Amino acid sequence: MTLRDGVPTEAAQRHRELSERIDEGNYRYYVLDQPTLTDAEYDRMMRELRELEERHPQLVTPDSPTQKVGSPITTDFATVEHLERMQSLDNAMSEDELLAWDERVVKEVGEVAGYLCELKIDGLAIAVTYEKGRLVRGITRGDGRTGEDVTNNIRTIADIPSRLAGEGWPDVLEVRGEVFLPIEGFEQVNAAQVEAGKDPFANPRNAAAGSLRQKDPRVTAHRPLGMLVHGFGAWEGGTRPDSQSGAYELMRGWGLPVSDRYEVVGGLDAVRAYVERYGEHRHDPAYEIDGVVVKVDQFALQRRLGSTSRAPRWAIAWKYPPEEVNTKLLDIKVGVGRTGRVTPYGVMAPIQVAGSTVERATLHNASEVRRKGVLIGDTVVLRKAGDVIPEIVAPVTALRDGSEREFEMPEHCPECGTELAYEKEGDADIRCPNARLCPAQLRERLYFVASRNALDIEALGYVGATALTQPLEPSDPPVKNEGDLFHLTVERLLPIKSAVLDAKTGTAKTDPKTGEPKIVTFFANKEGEPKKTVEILFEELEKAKKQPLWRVLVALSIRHVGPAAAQDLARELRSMEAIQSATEEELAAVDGVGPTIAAAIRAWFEVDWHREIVDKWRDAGVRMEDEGAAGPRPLAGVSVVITGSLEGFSRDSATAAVQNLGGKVSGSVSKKTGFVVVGDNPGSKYDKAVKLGVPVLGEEGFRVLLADGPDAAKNVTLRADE
DNA sequence: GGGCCTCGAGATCC
DNA sequence: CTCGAGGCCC
Repeated sequence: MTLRDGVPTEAAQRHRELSERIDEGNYRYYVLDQPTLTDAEYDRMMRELRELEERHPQLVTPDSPTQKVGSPITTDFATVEHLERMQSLDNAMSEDELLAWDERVVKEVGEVAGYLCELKIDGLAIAVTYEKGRLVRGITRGDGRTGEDVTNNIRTIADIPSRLAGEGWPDVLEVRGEVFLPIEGFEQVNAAQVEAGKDPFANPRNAAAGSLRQKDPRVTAHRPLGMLVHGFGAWEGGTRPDSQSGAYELMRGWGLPVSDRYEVVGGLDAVRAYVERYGEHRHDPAYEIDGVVVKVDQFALQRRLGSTSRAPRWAIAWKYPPEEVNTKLLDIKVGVGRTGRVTPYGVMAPIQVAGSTVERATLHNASEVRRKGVLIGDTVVLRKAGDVIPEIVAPVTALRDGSEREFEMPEHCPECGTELAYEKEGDADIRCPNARLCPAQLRERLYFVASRNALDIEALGYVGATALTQPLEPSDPPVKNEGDLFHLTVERLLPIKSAVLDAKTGTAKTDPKTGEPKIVTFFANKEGEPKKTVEILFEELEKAKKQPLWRVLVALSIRHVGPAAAQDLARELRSMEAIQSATEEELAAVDGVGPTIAAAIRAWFEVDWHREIVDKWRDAGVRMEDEGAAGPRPLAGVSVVITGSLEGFSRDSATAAVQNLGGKVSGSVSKKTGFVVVGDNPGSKYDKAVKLGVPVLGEEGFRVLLADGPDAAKNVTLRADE
């Protein structure tokens, strides 16, 4: 008898088998309302499982069915990492932009034989992972790197098989697709909502999003959600197809839902025809679409085109022109952002457009207001750009009656009264220069520190940031700037009183009876004890201290330093210390960092109270260097150009590999280039390397470069005649 | 920017 | 049960 942890393997195997069948039975019973086991069968299996566990207590794990009987199946929304990054798509809003995309593609890889056109469904992107053909996880898109685990809700979607059919599927397959509610299903669900005395949903997309975020999968199961595949992430094992359409057909064969409306066409004209056809027949599909996605079909070409920090270069989303409506511009107000920028925004009579009610829209800056020529009191044309962000297009001048008035940019900060100023001649944005003390900037910066793009501190939102930086009581705020965030104590939090803010407008609410402003103790309950949020806040702060350096950098609100630049800086310089002490030239030498960013960083560190923020965070234990900060950098000062497609690397992973060793990846070959790495289908860069006498590496040589450094790599270069 | 869900806290009902 | 706050989707 074979033993594992003292348990016979047959027993362990039987235990696994029973657990699986019981879990499946529970799921069908509780969630799908379609029991497949009789009560007797269920009881018998449960009894056998208990007996097994009595004999072998090692088998009792928290996820054993014996441990969770009676507890309903729920979705826990845990944050999990995607196997591969989920990128978004660049948009083309006009013929010109579509043409420009095509030209760039052709310039990089030559004429493209196949463009895959598909409908862009207005739903939510998800990643569904199959291991050995079994559905193991469903994750929302999230920020592209991590998303929320919605597996139990995904399992209720009829289109999504729990096991792959056929054979030949990879060991691990991460299917990407769009979850949506078909129009008919939407109407059905809304009828049911109204029947049940609940408000109907505003539009199918939001209804689908809400359905996926149900804690109880039984609710999700009653929403007729659909799904259509639009790609894949991880693909481990099995035979990899060589094109997008090839992948689709394989996946279709495995029982995955693939649209039959996609087409591979031969050139830009045919792409235009596809776009036009569905523009005219937009309502033919059973679901809402907001555009067309065009992809370079061949994977070899996709790899050569690579991606920018946010989107692949081998795909583009054509967006159909947005719906436009008229409404009244009631007022133009201004807000102050985290960098002091003063932004005018329009307040309009609420109006339905593209599935939601709109009453506010940013106007960006004073010259934008002038350029559009809108007056307060105008009837304006409104649309949602990309069907998301409301945009005032233009005034309807014919409807003016003379009562309209021009908007005037305030001369003083609406929150701190400081005189506003342009930083440089010709700036579009006017700013409040009082960065250190302006309450609006403090609040906005603190809110930003906690945001998903920066340190991602859950439990600290807009209202919390307001309460910490400008409480009604005490007069001495616990957070005078973001430096204080990690030195908070419960004692400082308890006395805080803050106004209740309207979620929509951010203005203080008043008690409808007395007319007095509503005031609450934000962190203490009635008894004066800490609310649950306090505990969560401190846990989140501890987590935030462990965030990677680039997130800390982003959180500092240095002008021009967003996630992309911060990651470049962190990768190359690896510690706050190094970034702080680098000269402007050294900063500008970082791949992805130009003179503007370099100057902004230097200027930021010149300011005493800025450096104090960093010091305070460091004292509190916030991470100030990335792992491997002291690691070897054998490629420091070496610039590498990668061309053609490599077998074992994606464009991104090859780039990351070079950068992690301190090297620089550049797009064009020059005399200063250290190495040119060529894969299959190398372009003109290979010829240029030969002409300039730059060492050329094949994939094997590239591996030598990464493993053994530049000197070793020089011995394995390809000769020009190879 | 707006719509949705969840959760905690407090009010309200019985 | 209702409301406020936060998070997440596009």
